[in-house]
Amino acid sequence: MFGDQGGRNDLVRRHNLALVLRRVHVAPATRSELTRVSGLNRSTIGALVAELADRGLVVEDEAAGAGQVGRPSPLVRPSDAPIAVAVNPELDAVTVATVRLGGRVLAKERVPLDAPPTPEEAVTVAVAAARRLLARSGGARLVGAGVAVPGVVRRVDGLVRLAPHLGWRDVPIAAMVGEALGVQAGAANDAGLGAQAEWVFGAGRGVEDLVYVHGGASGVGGGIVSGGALVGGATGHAGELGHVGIRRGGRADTIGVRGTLESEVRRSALLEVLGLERADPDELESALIADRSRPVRDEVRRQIDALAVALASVINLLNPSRIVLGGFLSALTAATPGRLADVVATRALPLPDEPVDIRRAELGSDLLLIGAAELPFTRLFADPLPA
Amino acid sequence: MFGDQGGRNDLVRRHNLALVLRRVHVAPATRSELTRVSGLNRSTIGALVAELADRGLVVEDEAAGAGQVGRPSPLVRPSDAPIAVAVNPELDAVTVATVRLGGRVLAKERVPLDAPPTPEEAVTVAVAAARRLLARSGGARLVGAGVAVPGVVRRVDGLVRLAPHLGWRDVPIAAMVGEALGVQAGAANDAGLGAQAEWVFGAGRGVEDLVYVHGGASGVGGGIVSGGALVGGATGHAGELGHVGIRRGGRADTIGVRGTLESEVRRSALLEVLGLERADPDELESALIADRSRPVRDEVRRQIDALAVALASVINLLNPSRIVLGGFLSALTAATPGRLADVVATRALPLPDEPVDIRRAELGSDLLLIGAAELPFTRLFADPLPA
DNA sequence: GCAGATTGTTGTGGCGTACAACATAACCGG
DNA sequence: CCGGTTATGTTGTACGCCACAACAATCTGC
Repeated sequence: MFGDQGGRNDLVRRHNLALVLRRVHVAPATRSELTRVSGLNRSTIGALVAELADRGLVVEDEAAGAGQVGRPSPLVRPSDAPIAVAVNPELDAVTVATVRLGGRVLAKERVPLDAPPTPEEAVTVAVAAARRLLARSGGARLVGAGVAVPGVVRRVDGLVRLAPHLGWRDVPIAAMVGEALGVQAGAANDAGLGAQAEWVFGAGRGVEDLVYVHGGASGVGGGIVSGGALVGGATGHAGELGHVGIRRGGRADTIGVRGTLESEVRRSALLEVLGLERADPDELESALIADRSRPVRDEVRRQIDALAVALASVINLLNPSRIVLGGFLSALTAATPGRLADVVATRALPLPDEPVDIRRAELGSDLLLIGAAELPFTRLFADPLPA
Repeated sequence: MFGDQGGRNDLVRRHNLALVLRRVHVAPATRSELTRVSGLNRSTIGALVAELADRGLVVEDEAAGAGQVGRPSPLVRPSDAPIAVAVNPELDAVTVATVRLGGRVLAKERVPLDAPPTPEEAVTVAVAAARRLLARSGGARLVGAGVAVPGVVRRVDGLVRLAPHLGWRDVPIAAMVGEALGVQAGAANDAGLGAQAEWVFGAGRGVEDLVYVHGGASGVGGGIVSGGALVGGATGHAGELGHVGIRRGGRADTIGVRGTLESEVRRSALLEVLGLERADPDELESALIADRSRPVRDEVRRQIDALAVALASVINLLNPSRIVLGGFLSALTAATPGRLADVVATRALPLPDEPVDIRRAELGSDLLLIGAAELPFTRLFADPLPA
């Protein structure tokens, strides 16, 4: 918590405030629950909640005690006032949303584009949309912004190192958005933020060691949570699961490397054998389940086996307790249930008592926006009472 | 630091004591240096050091100030009194050492064996050797024991899940050693402990995101440090780099999986092409450099390329700032300098400004013993003043 | 030997949590 | 409907820990 800095007394206060606020952010809790999980004294929790309520970060519902003996404990929920702007630039659109604490998307706007946006265009479009959304949210307090970028992003300062599909290179997108909106902004890889969202609110809730793998139209990415913290790496772009090697030779992937997960497991290859032009996630899944022809089954098997090889490497390397599959990977595995786990089992360390729990993602299309909003919220938790 | 527990005021004390003790453990430092790096007040550092000295954990040398203006600051060094027992059972021997704070090996004893030891034999031999070593170290205070096991170990309780070469399965080795010696004991995978040793005292000093890869006679293992903490995984056996997949088909490795790093990169294959029966690390390295015949060069190239594919996967996954190669991997890369980095570069994300620093390990044959001793020492740091 | 600089030492004050005693508000059984 | 039981919020005091300021100690450089 204190890093390698010496701890002062007031840091304890900050830490405990953050603890309470983060816990309430994940799910509302009664004061007595907060007392239990924190191990702090009732009176301390009372003071902490009072201070957070004072700053408009949490509210207390008198409602609560259902059938419990004893004095009922008020339910502490995140306030509706603090609000974050989430931005997700893509090839054909820029999506913007306002998100409240608790990962609640308040309003969302998708602005279609004819061509991939330049950084300046993306910022202009995003800021205009954000202002429209904010105008409709009376009484909200903007605490920051977060950008989910399909590319490699340096987390410390939100610099887009490389976004091949957008054609961006070394773009300080966080600084640009932050300046335009007049707030602090952060940016990170989209799949990494998806990992964070699934970890906090989705299929990875409560898990300390998690790997999230996202299959998108343009490639495969992911995020790693280890020991209850998102793994950033030296410069913040850990989690590029798409470029894990699984074979010699083979196709080249989006960065020109042969035989990687992303070169073998491709949404477009699935659409091709299915004879589809385009499909949303649900359509793709039903099509894969409905079409039992030989070419489709062969392609699905090939892709599942390739995914299994990569996941086995990741499991042996990181020993996660859960793996969450998002994007089209979810549909892919639904088409042939069980096969993925079976192939993984033949390649992972043979410890049958401790199998990895492989699950489908739970959050839907708001995934990236919720994840992007976590960037400013995380900063808020680090220092809940600025000034 | 406080996990998800609420922080109390006295935990600040524990944290700061641990901070000072750990810093001094890594390298002696003057009080003023401690003040600077911790950000704490001079008076606070004074109190902390005094308390640690009181408990016999550190000593203050009056010597210090060379050529500095101002009052000289006493040098704080780890005391010689606290001592840890390190145990490393192998196929043909059990090695035991007494280790002092600062990673200083005080005495070492290698007991050769005719056959791989059963757990009971290993404990008997280790404890007898430990008692001999301790008898020679007057005035020392035994603070705990650590066991480095060539196999998969659950870190929380030091249970050996699987050690194929020793033929062990589900052996509570830490509990056995701890009971026999009458102290707390821990156990972990040998390569993981090697990683920790290199991180604290060797080629990974000061780095926050590190991957250590160890090539041993019986396979390839490793350890991961992310964000300044050793990555344990859900059950503590993360870091099995040997079983990262790199190709289809191929040989089976020690756990029967085909096409993994460990199935391609093998010490025995190098010895074979060199026509050697056995060789210590230095001999192997000189032989590889001296023998420029076609079969040797081809085998070295094959192995380096295989290693590069695995490392590229790891780099894309974890974005470390440094990779440390130990065991015979160090000799392997010395034979053809540059090639490893070149092949890695073709397969890793193209971010030329932030290349990974690939280095050879610095610690020699004491590596595993120093790492094993870190297990009890780490526990000591977590609570420097028990009772 | 003196000025300047740096660091150890000591005493006071502020901050944050624990603890205990008391107050409050539900459920429960008659 | 009412007192007993139970769990929780509230309040005032105590304790631990660190920051700060003033003073003491010890080195360098001239």
